[in-house]
Amino acid sequence: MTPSSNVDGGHIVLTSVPVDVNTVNMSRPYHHGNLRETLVAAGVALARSGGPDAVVLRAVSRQAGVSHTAAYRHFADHDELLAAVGERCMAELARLMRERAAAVRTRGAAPRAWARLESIGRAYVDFAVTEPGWFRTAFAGVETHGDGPAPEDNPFALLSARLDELVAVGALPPERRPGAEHAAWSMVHGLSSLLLDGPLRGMPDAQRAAITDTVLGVVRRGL
Amino acid sequence: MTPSSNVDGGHIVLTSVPVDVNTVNMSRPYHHGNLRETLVAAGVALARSGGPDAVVLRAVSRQAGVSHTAAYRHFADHDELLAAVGERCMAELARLMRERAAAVRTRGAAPRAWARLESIGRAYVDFAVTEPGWFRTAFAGVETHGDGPAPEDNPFALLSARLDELVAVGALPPERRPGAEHAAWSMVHGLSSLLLDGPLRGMPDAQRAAITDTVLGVVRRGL
DNA sequence: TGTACATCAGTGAACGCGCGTTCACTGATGTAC
DNA sequence: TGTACATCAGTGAACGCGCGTTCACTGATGTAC
Repeated sequence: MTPSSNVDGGHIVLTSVPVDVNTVNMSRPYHHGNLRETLVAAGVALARSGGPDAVVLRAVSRQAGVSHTAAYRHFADHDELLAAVGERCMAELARLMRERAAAVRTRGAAPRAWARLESIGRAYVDFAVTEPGWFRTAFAGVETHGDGPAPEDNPFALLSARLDELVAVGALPPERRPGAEHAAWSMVHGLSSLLLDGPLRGMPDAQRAAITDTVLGVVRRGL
Repeated sequence: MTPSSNVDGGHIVLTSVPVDVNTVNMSRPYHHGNLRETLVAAGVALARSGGPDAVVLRAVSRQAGVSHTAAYRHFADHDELLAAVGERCMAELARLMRERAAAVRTRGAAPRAWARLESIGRAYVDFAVTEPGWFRTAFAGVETHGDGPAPEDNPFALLSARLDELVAVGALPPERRPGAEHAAWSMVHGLSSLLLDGPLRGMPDAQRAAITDTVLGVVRRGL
């Protein structure tokens, strides 16, 4: 466990959106060609600063440079648009977690497995604090869709994989494995929520880092 | 630690609101006499089923049987009304926690201290699941007010008191005490959020109880 | 005990706003023959 | 290669809604003398 990885280390880039939102004023054909993607990207941009409440159908269409009724060619209603935006935000969170886990250089199978688990936990909290709009939007969707995201875009699946790794290298007794993902996720999610909307809101960086260390330590010891 | 306290054991009553909302159609004097309280109570009633979004200034006034502009005699704006309602919801959560802790009958100082900690954690999760509207409203307020709630209405203070008790009876090493309240609160708050808005939403009661047991066990072991 | 008057706590009309959604439409594209 | 036609993907006007807030007002209350 590194004593304190840089909290702002991984800058967050929206890699998964292929269409630039800034094409708004460019002359474009009547048939857009990729309007669904453009709308989702515009929604993600609005969600970044304003959270889920900013993902307003008319505002999104405006941002995309298109009449607001055009959105109905691609989404049944506002909820479906919001769900698509939320899914993208969730994927962005997963992306940061993967990136941080991949950057772990710790030597030795067991220490590395622990370091990876810690790195994705820290990534989770960092994402919530540095991108609160995206974080809130990721959990605001109605999510009645059956499939769910692909494993690599699913924070829960990433966490489960790390816990499986801990068991595989012998760092975690198998009898501790069941339910461990719920406990670990609850901890980082709860810490994130308290930092955003609870009594820990607006905490200075240093203090937040210290609390995060303590909390992650409790998880590790508890597993 | 009791193996599984009844999840629906403590029924939740809004004891702290003195004015009955159902006085709406009663003849009443022009000067209401207690309109602020009545408005907050109406807001709490609306929040119960609809969450913070249901605490709409006009709807609250309607529910209280008063013109919607009357609210401005008691609250500067909508945010202030919502904050007052949220504070009441938070106090209601605290009330359930106190009630459950008081009901613990475990013998022996250390086991009792642990049982009390567990009981308030379970109360927290139960409250979130059985009263999601209140739970969400409790954390929706803008909360720029300086004082904060009285200790007995403050879940965080109640939690800290339980941890202090653990140290006092020698059940928790003093060096584990700093930051413990953040970890414990993060855990139950995160579990609550995941059960409401996350991947654990709509889980059957039995499964939810099992997960709660596991999660509380991890906290206890981690401390 | 009565009266003038300031203050308090309500009322109701009005403002401006932005929203989600529907509708009939039109311009662009693709396909069959 | 050309043409008719179905389909797709946009447009713009309109609907109804409910919101937070302001304003001039009025009824009720309390207090000084």
